[in-house]
Amino acid sequence: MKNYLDVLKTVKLFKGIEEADLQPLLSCLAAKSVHFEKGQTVFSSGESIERFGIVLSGQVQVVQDDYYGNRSILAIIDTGNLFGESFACAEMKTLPVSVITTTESELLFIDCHKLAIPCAKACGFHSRLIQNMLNIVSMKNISLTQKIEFTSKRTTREKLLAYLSAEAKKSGGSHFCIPFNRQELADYLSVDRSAMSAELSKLRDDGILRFHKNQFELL
Amino acid sequence: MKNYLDVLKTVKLFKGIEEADLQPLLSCLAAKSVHFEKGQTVFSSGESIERFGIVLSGQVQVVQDDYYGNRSILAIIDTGNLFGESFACAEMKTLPVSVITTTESELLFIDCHKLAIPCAKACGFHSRLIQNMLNIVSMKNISLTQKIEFTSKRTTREKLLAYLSAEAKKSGGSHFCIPFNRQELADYLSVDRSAMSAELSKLRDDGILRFHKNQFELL
DNA sequence: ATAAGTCGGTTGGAATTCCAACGAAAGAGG
DNA sequence: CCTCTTTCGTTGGAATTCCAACCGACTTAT
Repeated sequence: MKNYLDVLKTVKLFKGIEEADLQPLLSCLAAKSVHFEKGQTVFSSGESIERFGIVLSGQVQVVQDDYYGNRSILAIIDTGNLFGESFACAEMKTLPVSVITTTESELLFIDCHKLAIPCAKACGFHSRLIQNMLNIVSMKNISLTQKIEFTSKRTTREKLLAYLSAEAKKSGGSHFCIPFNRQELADYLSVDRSAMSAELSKLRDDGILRFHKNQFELL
Repeated sequence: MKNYLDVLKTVKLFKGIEEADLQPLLSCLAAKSVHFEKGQTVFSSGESIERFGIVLSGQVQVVQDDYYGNRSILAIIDTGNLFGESFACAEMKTLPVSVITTTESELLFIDCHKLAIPCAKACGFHSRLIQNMLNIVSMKNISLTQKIEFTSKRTTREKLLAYLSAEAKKSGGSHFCIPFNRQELADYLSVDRSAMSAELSKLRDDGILRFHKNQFELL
Protein backbone atom coordinates (compact mmCIF):
# COMPACT_ATOMS: atom_id res chain seq x y z
CA MET A 1 0.00 0.00 0.00
CA LYS A 2 1.14 3.51 -0.79
CA ASN A 3 1.42 5.77 2.23
CA TYR A 4 -0.05 8.81 0.45
CA LEU A 5 2.28 11.18 2.27
CA ASP A 6 2.17 13.66 -0.61
CA VAL A 7 -1.60 13.80 -0.34
CA LEU A 8 -1.69 14.04 3.45
CA LYS A 9 0.63 17.04 3.31
CA THR A 10 -2.01 18.96 1.38
CA VAL A 11 -4.92 18.09 3.68
CA LYS A 12 -6.09 21.20 5.52
CA LEU A 13 -6.84 19.19 8.62
CA PHE A 14 -3.13 18.47 8.96
CA LYS A 15 -1.93 21.99 8.27
CA GLY A 16 0.98 23.00 10.46
CA ILE A 17 1.87 19.43 11.38
CA GLU A 18 5.31 18.18 10.51
CA GLU A 19 5.58 15.52 7.86
CA ALA A 20 7.42 13.29 10.30
CA ASP A 21 4.61 13.56 12.83
CA LEU A 22 1.92 12.45 10.40
CA GLN A 23 2.32 8.71 10.76
CA PRO A 24 2.35 8.67 14.59
CA LEU A 25 -0.57 11.07 14.53
CA LEU A 26 -2.60 8.77 12.30
CA SER A 27 -1.98 5.77 14.48
CA CYS A 28 -2.82 7.88 17.53
CA LEU A 29 -6.13 8.69 15.84
CA ALA A 30 -6.62 5.05 14.88
CA ALA A 31 -7.13 6.20 11.30
CA LYS A 32 -8.04 3.43 8.92
CA SER A 33 -7.49 3.40 5.21
CA VAL A 34 -10.01 1.46 3.13
CA HIS A 35 -10.03 0.64 -0.56
CA PHE A 36 -13.24 1.08 -2.55
CA GLU A 37 -14.23 0.11 -6.05
CA LYS A 38 -16.05 2.52 -8.33
CA GLY A 39 -19.72 2.99 -7.49
CA GLN A 40 -19.59 1.60 -3.97
CA THR A 41 -21.51 3.12 -1.08
CA VAL A 42 -19.28 4.61 1.61
CA PHE A 43 -21.96 6.03 3.90
CA SER A 44 -25.61 5.20 3.53
CA SER A 45 -28.38 7.67 4.32
CA GLY A 46 -30.21 6.73 7.48
CA GLU A 47 -27.22 5.34 9.31
CA SER A 48 -25.38 7.13 12.09
CA ILE A 49 -21.71 7.92 11.56
CA GLU A 50 -18.96 8.67 14.05
CA ARG A 51 -16.20 8.78 11.51
CA PHE A 52 -15.49 11.18 8.70
CA GLY A 53 -13.42 10.52 5.62
CA ILE A 54 -10.50 11.91 3.69
CA VAL A 55 -10.05 11.12 0.02
CA LEU A 56 -6.50 9.78 -0.46
CA SER A 57 -7.10 8.92 -4.10
CA GLY A 58 -10.10 8.87 -6.39
CA GLN A 59 -13.31 10.81 -5.89
CA VAL A 60 -16.54 10.53 -3.94
CA GLN A 61 -19.91 12.23 -4.28
CA VAL A 62 -22.22 13.35 -1.52
CA VAL A 63 -25.72 12.65 -2.82
CA GLN A 64 -29.21 13.11 -1.46
CA ASP A 65 -32.39 11.27 -2.32
CA ASP A 66 -35.58 13.20 -1.77
CA TYR A 67 -39.00 11.99 -0.67
CA TYR A 68 -39.80 10.81 -4.18
CA GLY A 69 -36.49 9.05 -4.66
CA ASN A 70 -34.89 11.63 -6.95
CA ARG A 71 -31.15 11.74 -6.39
CA SER A 72 -29.20 14.99 -6.49
CA ILE A 73 -25.50 15.60 -6.13
CA LEU A 74 -24.66 17.89 -3.22
CA ALA A 75 -20.90 17.87 -3.45
CA ILE A 76 -18.02 16.33 -5.31
CA ILE A 77 -15.04 15.55 -3.09
CA ASP A 78 -11.65 15.22 -4.71
CA THR A 79 -8.30 14.00 -3.47
CA GLY A 80 -7.13 15.65 -0.27
CA ASN A 81 -10.55 16.79 0.87
CA LEU A 82 -12.82 15.79 3.73
CA PHE A 83 -16.35 14.45 3.63
CA GLY A 84 -18.94 13.75 6.29
CA GLU A 85 -17.12 15.80 8.92
CA SER A 86 -20.14 17.97 9.67
CA PHE A 87 -22.42 15.00 10.14
CA ALA A 88 -19.94 13.11 12.25
CA CYS A 89 -19.15 16.11 14.46
CA ALA A 90 -22.82 17.02 14.77
CA GLU A 91 -23.55 13.49 16.00
CA MET A 92 -26.56 13.15 13.73
CA LYS A 93 -28.60 10.08 14.46
CA THR A 94 -29.71 9.62 10.86
CA LEU A 95 -27.52 10.71 7.99
CA PRO A 96 -29.60 12.68 5.46
CA VAL A 97 -27.17 12.00 2.61
CA SER A 98 -25.25 9.13 1.12
CA VAL A 99 -21.63 9.06 0.03
CA ILE A 100 -20.62 7.00 -3.00
CA THR A 101 -17.40 6.54 -4.93
CA THR A 102 -17.34 7.71 -8.53
CA THR A 103 -13.99 6.08 -9.19
CA GLU A 104 -11.83 3.44 -7.56
CA SER A 105 -10.77 5.19 -4.34
CA GLU A 106 -8.62 4.97 -1.27
CA LEU A 107 -10.35 6.56 1.72
CA LEU A 108 -9.01 7.34 5.16
CA PHE A 109 -11.44 7.26 8.08
CA ILE A 110 -11.01 9.07 11.37
CA ASP A 111 -13.17 8.83 14.46
CA CYS A 112 -14.57 12.21 15.47
CA HIS A 113 -14.33 11.47 19.18
CA LYS A 114 -10.70 10.45 18.92
CA LEU A 115 -10.11 13.86 17.45
CA ALA A 116 -11.80 15.77 20.26
CA ILE A 117 -10.37 13.79 23.14
CA PRO A 118 -6.68 14.36 23.82
CA CYS A 119 -4.82 11.07 23.53
CA ALA A 120 -3.10 9.38 26.44
CA LYS A 121 0.32 10.02 24.94
CA ALA A 122 -0.42 13.73 25.13
CA CYS A 123 0.83 14.29 21.63
CA GLY A 124 1.46 17.93 20.93
CA PHE A 125 -0.16 18.08 17.54
CA HIS A 126 -3.50 17.04 18.88
CA SER A 127 -4.57 20.54 19.85
CA ARG A 128 -3.39 21.74 16.48
CA LEU A 129 -5.63 19.14 14.90
CA ILE A 130 -8.60 20.35 16.89
CA GLN A 131 -7.95 23.94 15.90
CA ASN A 132 -7.68 22.92 12.26
CA MET A 133 -10.98 21.06 12.41
CA LEU A 134 -12.75 23.97 14.10
CA ASN A 135 -11.19 26.16 11.47
CA ILE A 136 -12.42 24.10 8.56
CA VAL A 137 -15.98 23.79 9.82
CA SER A 138 -16.17 27.46 10.82
CA MET A 139 -14.88 28.70 7.51
CA LYS A 140 -17.39 26.57 5.67
CA ASN A 141 -19.97 28.08 7.97
CA ILE A 142 -18.98 31.60 7.05
CA SER A 143 -18.98 30.98 3.33
CA LEU A 144 -22.38 29.29 3.52
CA THR A 145 -23.80 32.23 5.45
CA GLN A 146 -22.40 34.63 2.91
CA LYS A 147 -23.86 32.69 0.02
CA ILE A 148 -27.26 32.78 1.69
CA GLU A 149 -26.99 36.55 2.05
CA PHE A 150 -26.55 36.84 -1.69
CA THR A 151 -29.09 34.30 -2.87
CA SER A 152 -31.80 35.43 -0.48
CA LYS A 153 -32.09 38.74 -2.34
CA ARG A 154 -35.15 38.74 -4.54
CA THR A 155 -33.91 40.12 -7.87
CA THR A 156 -30.92 39.24 -9.98
CA ARG A 157 -29.75 42.83 -9.75
CA GLU A 158 -29.77 42.76 -5.96
CA LYS A 159 -28.02 39.42 -5.88
CA LEU A 160 -25.32 40.73 -8.17
CA LEU A 161 -24.85 43.93 -6.22
CA ALA A 162 -24.74 42.05 -2.93
CA TYR A 163 -22.13 39.68 -4.27
CA LEU A 164 -20.05 42.28 -6.09
CA SER A 165 -20.06 44.75 -3.24
CA ALA A 166 -18.95 42.00 -0.88
CA GLU A 167 -16.10 41.17 -3.23
CA ALA A 168 -15.21 44.85 -3.49
CA LYS A 169 -15.21 45.18 0.27
CA LYS A 170 -13.10 42.04 0.61
CA SER A 171 -10.54 43.32 -1.88
CA GLY A 172 -10.35 46.60 -0.02
CA GLY A 173 -10.81 48.69 -3.17
CA SER A 174 -13.27 49.23 -5.98
CA HIS A 175 -11.31 47.07 -8.40
CA PHE A 176 -11.35 43.31 -8.03
CA CYS A 177 -11.42 39.93 -9.79
CA ILE A 178 -13.98 37.21 -9.24
CA PRO A 179 -13.16 33.48 -9.17
CA PHE A 180 -16.08 32.52 -11.42
CA ASN A 181 -16.91 32.62 -15.07
CA ARG A 182 -20.44 33.73 -15.96
CA GLN A 183 -22.05 30.32 -15.78
CA GLU A 184 -20.43 29.55 -12.47
CA LEU A 185 -21.46 32.90 -11.03
CA ALA A 186 -25.02 32.32 -12.20
CA ASP A 187 -25.04 28.90 -10.57
CA TYR A 188 -23.57 30.31 -7.38
CA LEU A 189 -26.24 33.02 -7.21
CA SER A 190 -28.98 30.62 -8.36
CA VAL A 191 -30.04 32.69 -11.36
CA ASP A 192 -30.22 32.24 -15.09
CA ARG A 193 -26.96 32.96 -16.88
CA SER A 194 -28.41 34.97 -19.74
CA ALA A 195 -30.62 37.02 -17.45
CA MET A 196 -27.63 37.69 -15.25
CA SER A 197 -25.54 38.69 -18.22
CA ALA A 198 -28.25 41.10 -19.30
CA GLU A 199 -28.43 42.54 -15.81
CA LEU A 200 -24.67 43.03 -15.75
CA SER A 201 -24.95 45.02 -18.96
CA LYS A 202 -27.75 47.08 -17.48
CA LEU A 203 -25.65 47.83 -14.42
CA ARG A 204 -22.86 48.92 -16.74
CA ASP A 205 -25.24 51.14 -18.70
CA ASP A 206 -26.50 52.64 -15.45
CA GLY A 207 -22.96 53.65 -14.64
CA ILE A 208 -22.78 51.51 -11.51
CA LEU A 209 -20.34 48.95 -12.76
CA ARG A 210 -17.45 48.43 -15.13
CA PHE A 211 -16.14 45.02 -16.10
CA HIS A 212 -14.02 43.08 -18.53
CA LYS A 213 -13.99 39.29 -18.33
CA ASN A 214 -13.79 38.54 -14.61
CA GLN A 215 -12.29 41.89 -13.65
CA PHE A 216 -14.85 44.20 -12.11
CA GLU A 217 -14.98 47.73 -10.82
CA LEU A 218 -17.79 49.17 -8.70
CA LEU A 219 -18.36 52.89 -9.17
CA MET B 1 -22.25 40.79 40.20
CA LYS B 2 -24.67 37.95 39.56
CA ASN B 3 -23.03 34.69 38.61
CA TYR B 4 -25.63 33.82 35.96
CA LEU B 5 -25.53 30.13 36.82
CA ASP B 6 -29.09 29.64 35.65
CA VAL B 7 -28.17 31.04 32.26
CA LEU B 8 -24.93 29.09 31.95
CA LYS B 9 -26.79 25.86 32.57
CA THR B 10 -28.80 26.42 29.39
CA VAL B 11 -25.83 27.25 27.17
CA LYS B 12 -25.30 24.48 24.61
CA LEU B 13 -21.55 24.89 24.80
CA PHE B 14 -21.68 23.69 28.39
CA LYS B 15 -24.03 20.79 27.82
CA GLY B 16 -23.11 17.73 29.84
CA ILE B 17 -20.96 19.67 32.26
CA GLU B 18 -21.87 19.54 35.93
CA GLU B 19 -23.10 22.74 37.52
CA ALA B 20 -20.37 22.49 40.11
CA ASP B 21 -17.71 22.31 37.42
CA LEU B 22 -18.83 25.47 35.64
CA GLN B 23 -16.98 28.00 37.77
CA PRO B 24 -13.62 26.21 37.68
CA LEU B 25 -14.11 25.65 33.97
CA LEU B 26 -14.68 29.34 33.35
CA SER B 27 -11.57 30.35 35.23
CA CYS B 28 -9.63 27.65 33.40
CA LEU B 29 -10.81 29.24 30.16
CA ALA B 30 -10.00 32.71 31.46
CA ALA B 31 -13.54 33.73 30.60
CA LYS B 32 -14.27 37.39 31.19
CA SER B 33 -17.64 38.93 31.80
CA VAL B 34 -18.15 42.48 30.56
CA HIS B 35 -21.03 44.87 31.05
CA PHE B 36 -22.35 46.84 28.07
CA GLU B 37 -24.82 49.68 27.78
CA LYS B 38 -27.50 49.69 25.11
CA GLY B 39 -26.22 50.50 21.62
CA GLN B 40 -22.56 49.85 22.30
CA THR B 41 -20.29 48.15 19.79
CA VAL B 42 -19.00 44.78 20.95
CA PHE B 43 -17.07 43.76 17.85
CA SER B 44 -16.31 46.14 15.04
CA SER B 45 -16.10 45.07 11.41
CA GLY B 46 -12.55 45.04 10.13
CA GLU B 47 -10.94 44.00 13.37
CA SER B 48 -9.64 40.51 14.07
CA ILE B 49 -11.17 38.57 16.93
CA GLU B 50 -9.86 35.64 18.90
CA ARG B 51 -12.69 35.57 21.38
CA PHE B 52 -16.32 34.74 20.95
CA GLY B 53 -19.16 35.82 23.19
CA ILE B 54 -22.04 34.40 25.17
CA VAL B 55 -25.03 36.56 26.07
CA LEU B 56 -25.58 36.27 29.82
CA SER B 57 -28.29 38.93 29.82
CA GLY B 58 -29.70 41.32 27.29
CA GLN B 59 -29.46 40.99 23.54
CA VAL B 60 -26.98 41.67 20.74
CA GLN B 61 -27.33 41.98 16.99
CA VAL B 62 -24.92 40.81 14.32
CA VAL B 63 -25.06 43.47 11.62
CA GLN B 64 -23.38 43.96 8.29
CA ASP B 65 -22.70 47.14 6.36
CA ASP B 66 -22.41 46.75 2.62
CA TYR B 67 -20.21 48.64 0.17
CA TYR B 68 -22.65 51.55 0.10
CA GLY B 69 -23.01 51.72 3.87
CA ASN B 70 -26.44 50.12 4.13
CA ARG B 71 -26.75 48.18 7.33
CA SER B 72 -28.61 44.87 7.53
CA ILE B 73 -29.28 42.64 10.52
CA LEU B 74 -27.88 39.15 10.08
CA ALA B 75 -28.82 37.67 13.41
CA ILE B 76 -30.38 38.49 16.75
CA ILE B 77 -28.67 36.76 19.67
CA ASP B 78 -30.63 36.34 22.88
CA THR B 79 -29.68 35.24 26.37
CA GLY B 80 -27.81 31.96 26.50
CA ASN B 81 -26.62 31.99 22.91
CA LEU B 82 -23.21 32.39 21.27
CA PHE B 83 -22.02 34.99 18.82
CA GLY B 84 -18.86 35.38 16.78
CA GLU B 85 -17.79 31.78 17.34
CA SER B 86 -17.46 31.04 13.63
CA PHE B 87 -15.31 34.09 13.02
CA ALA B 88 -13.13 33.48 16.03
CA CYS B 89 -12.64 29.80 15.24
CA ALA B 90 -12.01 30.53 11.56
CA GLU B 91 -9.27 32.98 12.55
CA MET B 92 -10.52 35.60 10.14
CA LYS B 93 -8.16 38.51 9.77
CA THR B 94 -10.92 41.02 9.12
CA LEU B 95 -14.35 40.62 10.63
CA PRO B 96 -17.00 41.19 7.94
CA VAL B 97 -19.70 42.01 10.49
CA SER B 98 -20.19 44.10 13.58
CA VAL B 99 -21.83 43.11 16.84
CA ILE B 100 -23.82 45.69 18.80
CA THR B 101 -25.96 45.57 21.90
CA THR B 102 -29.65 46.36 21.53
CA THR B 103 -30.20 46.48 25.28
CA GLU B 104 -28.05 46.79 28.36
CA SER B 105 -26.19 43.49 28.37
CA GLU B 106 -23.79 41.27 30.26
CA LEU B 107 -21.51 39.38 27.91
CA LEU B 108 -19.07 36.57 28.59
CA PHE B 109 -15.99 36.30 26.39
CA ILE B 110 -13.96 33.17 25.81
CA ASP B 111 -10.71 32.82 23.93
CA CYS B 112 -10.99 30.35 21.08
CA HIS B 113 -7.45 29.08 21.51
CA LYS B 114 -7.97 28.39 25.19
CA LEU B 115 -10.84 26.24 24.14
CA ALA B 116 -8.85 24.17 21.66
CA ILE B 117 -5.74 23.71 23.76
CA PRO B 118 -6.12 21.36 26.73
CA CYS B 119 -5.33 23.20 29.92
CA ALA B 120 -2.38 22.37 32.14
CA LYS B 121 -4.67 21.12 34.91
CA ALA B 122 -5.95 18.52 32.46
CA CYS B 123 -9.51 19.21 33.43
CA GLY B 124 -11.81 16.46 32.28
CA PHE B 125 -14.54 18.67 30.94
CA HIS B 126 -12.24 20.27 28.40
CA SER B 127 -12.70 17.57 25.78
CA ARG B 128 -16.40 17.73 26.36
CA LEU B 129 -16.25 21.44 25.66
CA ILE B 130 -14.43 20.86 22.40
CA GLN B 131 -16.97 18.29 21.32
CA ASN B 132 -19.78 20.67 22.16
CA MET B 133 -18.21 23.44 20.14
CA LEU B 134 -17.63 21.19 17.15
CA ASN B 135 -21.19 20.06 17.57
CA ILE B 136 -22.62 23.56 17.55
CA VAL B 137 -20.67 24.72 14.52
CA SER B 138 -21.33 21.51 12.60
CA MET B 139 -25.04 21.57 13.25
CA LYS B 140 -25.24 25.15 12.09
CA ASN B 141 -23.35 24.01 9.04
CA ILE B 142 -25.86 21.30 8.27
CA SER B 143 -28.87 23.55 8.67
CA LEU B 144 -27.29 26.21 6.46
CA THR B 145 -26.54 23.65 3.78
CA GLN B 146 -30.09 22.42 3.94
CA LYS B 147 -31.51 25.89 3.63
CA ILE B 148 -29.37 26.48 0.55
CA GLU B 149 -30.72 23.30 -0.99
CA PHE B 150 -34.23 24.67 -0.67
CA THR B 151 -33.64 28.26 -1.70
CA SER B 152 -31.46 27.39 -4.67
CA LYS B 153 -34.44 25.86 -6.45
CA ARG B 154 -35.74 28.18 -9.11
CA THR B 155 -39.50 28.17 -8.60
CA THR B 156 -41.63 28.59 -5.51
CA ARG B 157 -43.19 25.20 -6.17
CA GLU B 158 -39.82 23.48 -6.25
CA LYS B 159 -38.69 25.28 -3.11
CA LEU B 160 -41.84 24.21 -1.30
CA LEU B 161 -41.58 20.60 -2.43
CA ALA B 162 -37.91 20.45 -1.51
CA TYR B 163 -38.64 21.81 1.94
CA LEU B 164 -41.78 19.79 2.58
CA SER B 165 -40.32 16.53 1.34
CA ALA B 166 -37.30 17.07 3.58
CA GLU B 167 -39.62 17.62 6.53
CA ALA B 168 -41.60 14.53 5.58
CA LYS B 169 -38.44 12.48 5.35
CA LYS B 170 -37.27 13.83 8.70
CA SER B 171 -40.53 12.96 10.40
CA GLY B 172 -40.35 9.46 9.00
CA GLY B 173 -43.90 9.56 7.69
CA SER B 174 -46.07 11.51 5.30
CA HIS B 175 -47.70 13.50 8.07
CA PHE B 176 -45.77 16.26 9.81
CA CYS B 177 -45.87 19.74 11.37
CA ILE B 178 -43.66 22.64 10.38
CA PRO B 179 -42.20 25.15 12.85
CA PHE B 180 -43.18 28.19 10.77
CA ASN B 181 -46.27 30.18 10.00
CA ARG B 182 -46.76 31.23 6.39
CA GLN B 183 -44.82 34.47 6.60
CA GLU B 184 -41.90 32.81 8.35
CA LEU B 185 -41.83 29.98 5.84
CA ALA B 186 -41.87 32.48 2.98
CA ASP B 187 -38.96 34.36 4.57
CA TYR B 188 -37.07 31.13 5.14
CA LEU B 189 -37.51 30.09 1.51
CA SER B 190 -36.93 33.64 0.25
CA VAL B 191 -40.20 33.91 -1.64
CA ASP B 192 -43.27 36.11 -1.55
CA ARG B 193 -45.82 35.04 1.03
CA SER B 194 -48.89 35.46 -1.14
CA ALA B 195 -47.30 33.71 -4.10
CA MET B 196 -46.28 30.89 -1.80
CA SER B 197 -49.76 30.67 -0.38
CA ALA B 198 -51.17 30.45 -3.89
CA GLU B 199 -48.67 27.75 -4.77
CA LEU B 200 -49.64 25.75 -1.69
CA SER B 201 -53.23 25.87 -2.83
CA LYS B 202 -52.23 24.75 -6.28
CA LEU B 203 -50.29 21.84 -4.83
CA ARG B 204 -53.40 20.91 -2.87
CA ASP B 205 -55.57 21.14 -5.98
CA ASP B 206 -53.07 18.99 -7.86
CA GLY B 207 -53.52 16.31 -5.23
CA ILE B 208 -49.90 16.41 -4.11
CA LEU B 209 -50.43 17.92 -0.71
CA ARG B 210 -52.90 18.24 2.12
CA PHE B 211 -52.57 20.78 4.87
CA HIS B 212 -54.32 22.56 7.69
CA LYS B 213 -52.55 25.36 9.50
CA ASN B 214 -49.01 24.10 9.99
CA GLN B 215 -49.91 20.42 9.72
CA PHE B 216 -49.00 18.96 6.36
CA GLU B 217 -49.33 15.67 4.56
CA LEU B 218 -47.48 14.74 1.38
CA LEU B 219 -49.39 12.33 -0.88
C1' DA C 1 -6.84 27.81 -42.81
C1' DT C 2 -10.72 25.47 -41.34
C1' DA C 3 -13.45 23.34 -38.05
C1' DA C 4 -15.08 22.72 -33.53
C1' DG C 5 -15.65 24.25 -28.96
C1' DT C 6 -16.11 27.70 -25.29
C1' DC C 7 -17.59 31.90 -23.43
C1' DG C 8 -20.25 35.94 -22.98
C1' DG C 9 -23.82 39.31 -24.65
C1' DT C 10 -28.43 39.94 -26.73
C1' DT C 11 -33.24 39.16 -27.65
C1' DG C 12 -38.23 37.92 -27.51
C1' DG C 13 -41.92 35.41 -25.83
C1' DA C 14 -43.58 32.31 -22.17
C1' DA C 15 -43.78 31.50 -17.46
C1' DT C 16 -43.29 32.93 -12.93
C1' DT C 17 -42.94 36.05 -9.23
C1' DC C 18 -43.74 40.18 -6.91
C1' DC C 19 -46.75 43.56 -5.04
C1' DA C 20 -50.72 45.66 -3.23
C1' DA C 21 -55.05 45.07 -1.96
C1' DC C 22 -59.01 42.68 -0.30
C1' DG C 23 -61.74 39.39 2.38
C1' DA C 24 -62.63 35.52 5.44
C1' DA C 25 -61.60 33.16 9.66
C1' DA C 26 -59.95 32.84 14.26
C1' DG C 27 -58.50 34.70 18.60
C1' DA C 28 -57.90 38.40 22.22
C1' DG C 29 -59.72 41.75 25.00
C1' DG C 30 -63.04 44.99 26.55
C1' DC D 1 -71.45 41.39 21.19
C1' DC D 2 -68.22 44.23 19.13
C1' DT D 3 -63.70 45.65 17.78
C1' DC D 4 -59.03 45.07 16.84
C1' DT D 5 -55.40 42.14 15.37
C1' DT D 6 -53.28 38.37 13.19
C1' DT D 7 -53.10 34.89 9.88
C1' DC D 8 -53.92 33.05 5.56
C1' DG D 9 -56.02 32.48 0.91
C1' DT D 10 -57.17 34.93 -3.41
C1' DT D 11 -56.72 37.94 -7.27
C1' DG D 12 -55.06 40.94 -11.08
C1' DG D 13 -51.72 43.62 -13.14
C1' DA D 14 -46.83 44.99 -13.25
C1' DA D 15 -42.28 43.50 -13.10
C1' DT D 16 -38.99 40.05 -13.39
C1' DT D 17 -37.08 35.76 -14.60
C1' DC D 18 -36.59 31.82 -17.31
C1' DC D 19 -35.71 29.57 -21.56
C1' DA D 20 -34.18 28.78 -26.08
C1' DA D 21 -31.93 30.46 -29.61
C1' DC D 22 -28.60 33.17 -31.98
C1' DC D 23 -24.34 35.83 -32.75
C1' DG D 24 -19.61 37.30 -32.36
C1' DA D 25 -15.02 36.85 -30.23
C1' DC D 26 -11.62 33.91 -29.01
C1' DT D 27 -9.02 29.38 -28.45
C1' DT D 28 -7.56 24.89 -29.74
C1' DA D 29 -6.93 21.00 -32.62
C1' DT D 30 -6.46 19.00 -37.11
